[in-house]
Amino acid sequence: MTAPTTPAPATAPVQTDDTPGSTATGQAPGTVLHGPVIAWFEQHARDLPWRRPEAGPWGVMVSEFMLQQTPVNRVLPVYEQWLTRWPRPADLAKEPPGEAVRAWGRLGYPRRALRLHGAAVAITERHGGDVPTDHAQLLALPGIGEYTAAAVASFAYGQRHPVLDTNVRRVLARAVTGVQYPPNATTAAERRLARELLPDDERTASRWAAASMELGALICTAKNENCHRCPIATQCAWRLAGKPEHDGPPRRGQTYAGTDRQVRGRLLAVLREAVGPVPQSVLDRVWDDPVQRARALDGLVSDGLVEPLPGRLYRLPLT
DNA sequence: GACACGTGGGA
DNA sequence: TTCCCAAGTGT
Repeated sequence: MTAPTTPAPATAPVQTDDTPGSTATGQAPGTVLHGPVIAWFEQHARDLPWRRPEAGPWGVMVSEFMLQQTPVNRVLPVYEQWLTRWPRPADLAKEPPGEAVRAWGRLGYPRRALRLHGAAVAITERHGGDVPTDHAQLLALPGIGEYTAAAVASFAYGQRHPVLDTNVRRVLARAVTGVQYPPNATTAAERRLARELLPDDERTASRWAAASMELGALICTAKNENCHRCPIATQCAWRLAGKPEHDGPPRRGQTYAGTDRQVRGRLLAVLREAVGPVPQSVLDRVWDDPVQRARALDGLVSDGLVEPLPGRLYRLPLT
């Protein structure tokens, strides 16, 4: 395991004259959070494969793609299969994109598989087969946005970046801002806060990123938060305020049943299991409405997830 | 900024 | 059973 670096004890006095929601003016609002959270992380962090040294930058990157909107437990087995089969970006880049989609299995959002394959190709062609270390170069890769670029740079290379995922956003919303949930979409205020809270030291910053994320994943969860096990419960603005109920606009709920997404999922499931090209007549059985069915299939084709062949045949893309 | 985009487990 | 949600990105 990694050596438990003793975090510098936060001896700074408690914030005084700031209203719970106001952190704009403070010098280092929440510096006092780093120590306890990192110490808690050293003690309670899960032993996940992509956190082991042998995972390397490619392992970190693969895990970040898979973890986008997908729970850890479901990612675990697929991650192991991928890294065994494609231990380096160049190994994946050699494969047809459809193989990535097939190996993605039931993780969901299969476009991520396509983009990860595209990223592997780009890394092989433009970066000599090594996951780039530069944030801007990471951001330029398909499927990598602000979060993933920061996460890879921080977790794989120990760099100092604000890593603002849904877990960290929730932790900051509660501990610092004093509200139950962050806004639906990430705001400039949240980015500013995350940057202000970033420890100066690179090593501590990357540790803080992982630790605050883990706290949100294990303790400060969306439902049933476990304040009694939280290392910063005594400083949490939301808890100190009496844990007021979320008021703002309703939290976005995603519908699924009956949508094109569900149809796409069924179509792709058939194609993943198939060895060779699949006749349209077989695909037709997955959904009754022919209009929606055709629209979904067209969408998959235009997304590059499905390749149409002459004679009303379909398969996962070879190119 | 709002939407589309998969899937399955837990409460 | 229904609802909520899980390390986001691209358009």
